[in-house]
Amino acid sequence: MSLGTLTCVALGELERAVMAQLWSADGPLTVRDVHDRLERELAYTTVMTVLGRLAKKGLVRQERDGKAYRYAAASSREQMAAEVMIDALGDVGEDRTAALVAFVDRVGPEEADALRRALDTPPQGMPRSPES
Amino acid sequence: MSLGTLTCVALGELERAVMAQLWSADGPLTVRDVHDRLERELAYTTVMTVLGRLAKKGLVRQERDGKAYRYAAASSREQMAAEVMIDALGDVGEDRTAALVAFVDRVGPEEADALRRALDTPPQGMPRSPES
DNA sequence: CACGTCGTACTACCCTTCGTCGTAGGTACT
DNA sequence: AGTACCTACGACGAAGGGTAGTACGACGTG
Repeated sequence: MSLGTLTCVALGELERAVMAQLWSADGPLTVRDVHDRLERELAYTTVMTVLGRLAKKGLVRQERDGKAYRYAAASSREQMAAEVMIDALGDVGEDRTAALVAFVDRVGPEEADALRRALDTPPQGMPRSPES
Repeated sequence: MSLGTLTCVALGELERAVMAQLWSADGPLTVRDVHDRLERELAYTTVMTVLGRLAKKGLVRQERDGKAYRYAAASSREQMAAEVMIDALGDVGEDRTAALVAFVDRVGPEEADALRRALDTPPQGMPRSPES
């Protein structure tokens, strides 16, 4: 639903920063982890609140770890970006072609290349084949 | 920064509805036009306020027409969608490839086709005036 | 000319979301 | 007991969006 669009994109500054930390981390982080990684001078509870809000929005998964929680992004940054793109495309309604033309028109050459490759590789299924 | 994303996507319900009317109209609309086309029971001034806010955000162009104003979307729905997609892609940072893969992975077959075609017809910069 | 009509400008109010904390109340180790 | 760390919950101010009222200027008509 396009509500997802808002829910996903309309994040505040701090929320984005937190997501960034979660994405750049190896594994799930505790509140303290996130708090420490953010360079800003924030109260511990501020970070907790934000993580809680992100969890409530479904952008972050909360898993118990002893007495504390650990938080991890619900989906990868790329996945989320793709979702936003899909939603934006969906909002157009009828003629997505024009939107796609405008899109590839603005995308850089590298991205255009990546797009071609992506379009060539058959249906989904993570590109596993190591041999060419 | 990609604040543009927010500015474009984080529109309210009514704001979207108004944009939809402007996009689906043949030419610039007056406040009354928009008000009448929206089926909702809204005060005239409500529509005016929203149009004003959209204008302030640069999403809508305001042009005088006698004593009244006429409003038109600043750019096409497709342009805007493309912009949102570009922004989303930009937010990914490093490896846009993965995001693009995820994107084409979810896009329907028709869109994939449209994408291929768009990628084939190259350069095609911004639509220029016939002369110049 | 006074009057109602239509349009704009400005202000206001309420509700949500987000940034930011404070406080209260657990659990655990020393 | 004291200290350290954690969570739950509530709060508050700023900003954005939905909604509208009021005030004021231009216009056509009796």
